[in-house]
Amino acid sequence: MTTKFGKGCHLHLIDGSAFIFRAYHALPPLTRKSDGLPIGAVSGFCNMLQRYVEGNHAADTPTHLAVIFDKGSHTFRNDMYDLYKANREAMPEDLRPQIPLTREATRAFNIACEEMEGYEADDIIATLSCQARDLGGRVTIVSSDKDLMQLVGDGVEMYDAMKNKVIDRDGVFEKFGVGPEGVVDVQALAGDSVDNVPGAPGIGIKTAALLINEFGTLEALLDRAEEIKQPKRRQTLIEKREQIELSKKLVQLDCNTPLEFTLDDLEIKDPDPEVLLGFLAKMEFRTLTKRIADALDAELPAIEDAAPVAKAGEAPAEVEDLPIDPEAYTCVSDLETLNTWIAEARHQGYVAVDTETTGLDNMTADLVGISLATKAGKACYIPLTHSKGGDDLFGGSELVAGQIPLQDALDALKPLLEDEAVRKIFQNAKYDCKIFQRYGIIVQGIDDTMLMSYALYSGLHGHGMDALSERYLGHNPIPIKDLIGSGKSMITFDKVDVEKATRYAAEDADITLRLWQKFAPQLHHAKVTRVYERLERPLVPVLAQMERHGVLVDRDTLSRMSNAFAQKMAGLEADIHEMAGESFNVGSPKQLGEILFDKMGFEGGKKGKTGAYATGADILEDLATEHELPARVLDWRQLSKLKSTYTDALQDHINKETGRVHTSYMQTGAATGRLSSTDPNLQNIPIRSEEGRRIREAFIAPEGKVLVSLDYSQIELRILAHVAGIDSLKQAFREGQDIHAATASEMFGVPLDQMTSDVRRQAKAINFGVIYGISGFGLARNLRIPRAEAQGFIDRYFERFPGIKDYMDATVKFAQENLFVETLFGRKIHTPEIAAKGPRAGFAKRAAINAPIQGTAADIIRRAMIRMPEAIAGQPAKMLLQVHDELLFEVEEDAVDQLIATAREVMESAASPAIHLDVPLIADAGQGCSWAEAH
DNA sequence: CTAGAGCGCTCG
DNA sequence: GTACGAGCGCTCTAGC
Repeated sequence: MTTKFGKGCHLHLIDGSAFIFRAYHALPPLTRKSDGLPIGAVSGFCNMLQRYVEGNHAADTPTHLAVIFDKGSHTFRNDMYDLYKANREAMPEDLRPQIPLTREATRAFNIACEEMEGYEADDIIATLSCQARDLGGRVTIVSSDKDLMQLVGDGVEMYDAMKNKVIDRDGVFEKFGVGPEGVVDVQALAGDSVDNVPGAPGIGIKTAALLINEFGTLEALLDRAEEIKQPKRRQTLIEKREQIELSKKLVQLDCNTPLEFTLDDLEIKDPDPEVLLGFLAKMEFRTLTKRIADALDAELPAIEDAAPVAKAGEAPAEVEDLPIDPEAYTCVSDLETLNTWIAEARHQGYVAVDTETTGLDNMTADLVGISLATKAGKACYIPLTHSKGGDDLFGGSELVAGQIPLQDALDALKPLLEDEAVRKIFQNAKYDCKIFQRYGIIVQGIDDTMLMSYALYSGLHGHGMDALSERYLGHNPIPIKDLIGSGKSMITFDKVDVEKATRYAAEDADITLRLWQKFAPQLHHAKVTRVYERLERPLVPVLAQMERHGVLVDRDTLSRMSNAFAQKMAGLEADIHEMAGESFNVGSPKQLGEILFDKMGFEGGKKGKTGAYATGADILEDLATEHELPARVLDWRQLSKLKSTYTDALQDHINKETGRVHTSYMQTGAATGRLSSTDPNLQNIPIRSEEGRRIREAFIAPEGKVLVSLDYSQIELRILAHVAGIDSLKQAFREGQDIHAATASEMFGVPLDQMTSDVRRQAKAINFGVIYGISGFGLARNLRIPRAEAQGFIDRYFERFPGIKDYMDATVKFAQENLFVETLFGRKIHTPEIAAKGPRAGFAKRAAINAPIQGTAADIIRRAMIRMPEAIAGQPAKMLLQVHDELLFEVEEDAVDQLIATAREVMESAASPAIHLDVPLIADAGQGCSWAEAH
């Protein structure tokens, strides 16, 4: 038999018993929730193992690793001396059942787990150490047991995991006063009361070391005992010679244990996530399971909440459905009371928090008050800056009495809000976190009921608090309208009566807490914990930061464009009126329809519920071949759109203080996992038309910086090629081919070098059509070809790529059976409409086909965004915007290349390690002074 | 006067 | 009756 183990290998041997006892004594007597089984030592043992394999230690990284256990209580030493270890205390009752579990734990980690009947763990360790050393390898013994110190020497060291210290020759010398080769002799003389090794009475370690150093070896000492000057010591050595020689045999470790395995069997192997997480979940180790699932990037297994008692920071398993009573809330008006609430939150490990402000724009809104909830029904409101009715016209407003000074309250709350160990529960955490950040508080340790609802129920309903409260708590919250009114007479929250505000604000915190108690256990059952914890929650601070940065927009550029558009529009309008023979509102589809179809007599039909003529671009384009008027209307509409939505409205969104535009990203807006952007929407800035594209010239970088854009190339088609398993498409992507041309070539048999732009255009339309859940009708309309011809294309496409058809059919079937579909990362998108009859079923089918593709792409860019801040930390660069498959950065001029390299790497590797794609992800980069140049 | 539906257009 | 996913400005109407 040949052995691979040799030079360059590094064997680590963990003393299992030492780990177990250390774990047992270090932790309180924990029990498994579901049945009360003691598991404290197992828990500690697993934690120590995990920390060790993570490499979180001072010793070198192992290539081979084993945990060595004792087996049975009778060993060959008992045959020599029946009192050996007779003084050992009996094992504690609650530790005994945990011993086999530590073996199971070791195997679950996929670490070699070794023991031998009749031998101590120390003998196995000794044997392995000798073997490894003889083969030229190195050994680290993970233990601080002094009995093992005799093994230290060339290539063999010990490692004290507790003190994170390596013990080498010097370390041994410190302990015994002799080198490792003298340890056995010293121990034989000094004896060991714990193991009941007799040794020489009256001689301790210090004396023993002195003697061994003087005589060299124990044998020499015993032979020349007569020479000892001290009479008592001389007598002992002579009289107790036999006992000392026995002691030496007892402490001498056996390097020739007949092992039934080889060093090669100890090679490090990765754990099987399913086995390991399964074991940890069985033990009900919540924190550790989560940590290891994170480390392995694996799905978190469900752990039943068996007992009603909650651990700190975890939701109670059983929620009391107390009625919601706004009169029961308290108003906190002094610091002492506030401190009792803070103490309760700390004691519990979680607290629901809500802020009240003067407006919805969190860049400018000021804090008015804060509400907290610690238990269902137990909530308070802390008014801070409520003021009397008078406004600034009368020389400023006066604060209402009975409020804690703002700064005092914030100083008291800051440590709580910034303590990661106390869970702060929000409904829409991004808003409140941004408010707090403006007051110098960086909230850590958040949960967000809105995001929980989104992870659980995306596609089923909205995730606003009112909807969630009604649906899951059967309670309609007090409408904000009742407090601040609406429309022109709307007031700001600081003018609201404090008692009314208390009922409203504390209720919001109470509801948030109750929703959290409902949702938290559901995440596990729905298997979306990982989606929530890895794709939703960590995105909150990233988006908050992007929104705070904002993007610089040049008002003058927009203003000049606006004027130019206005002039052109006026000219067009005059032309249109003249052609129509009367003056009318060109912006009114209703009036336009009447002019076109009633007065001018064009062919066309009524449409929709209102009975108005349809005058969409497609219809006007058809009419434009016959008459100038519809063509002019199309031009007018384009300019009108650009002016009203972009050059005009955008100016109103430029922040007075920053000169920048701060959009707001909605994380729960799109059912597929995409973000949406509002106030203003920066995800639909024109680019397709030359004229519209110029709007992007107004998005600029400040002096000395440039804008950098990176966008994923064809990410959805790549995902389709992967999920449907289309070899030819995957191959085309791997070779970096033009995918639409490749599709056309495959479909129509045209060689790539003879491809015409028209054939390619048709293939491109089909490719996109497939992603959208293709239909002959839709493709016909898009390509403006007869429906039968379009259907022919589709048929041929499915013939060439049968895997696509299979994927579509399988996805629809899955949706019909489960009423949801999933992305590759486990995001669930519910599709209840799939069960509907009639045309609605068609919509639902196409949506079901599209959702996993669009959603997987959305998940990938989310992962990139979550990793990005850390990846570019230290670079003079900021991530500003996300447009579904594009990220826009603002970077100092001389750092552009570095930023592109880093961001590209993050984006292109964003799918791994959670999933492996059969196609590469490619991000294209551009840069320039404006967004027009960068994209 | 205000809220909301409908239309049409912008983006990926 | 139809491509998938979004947001917003404008017009028009219903209803206070």
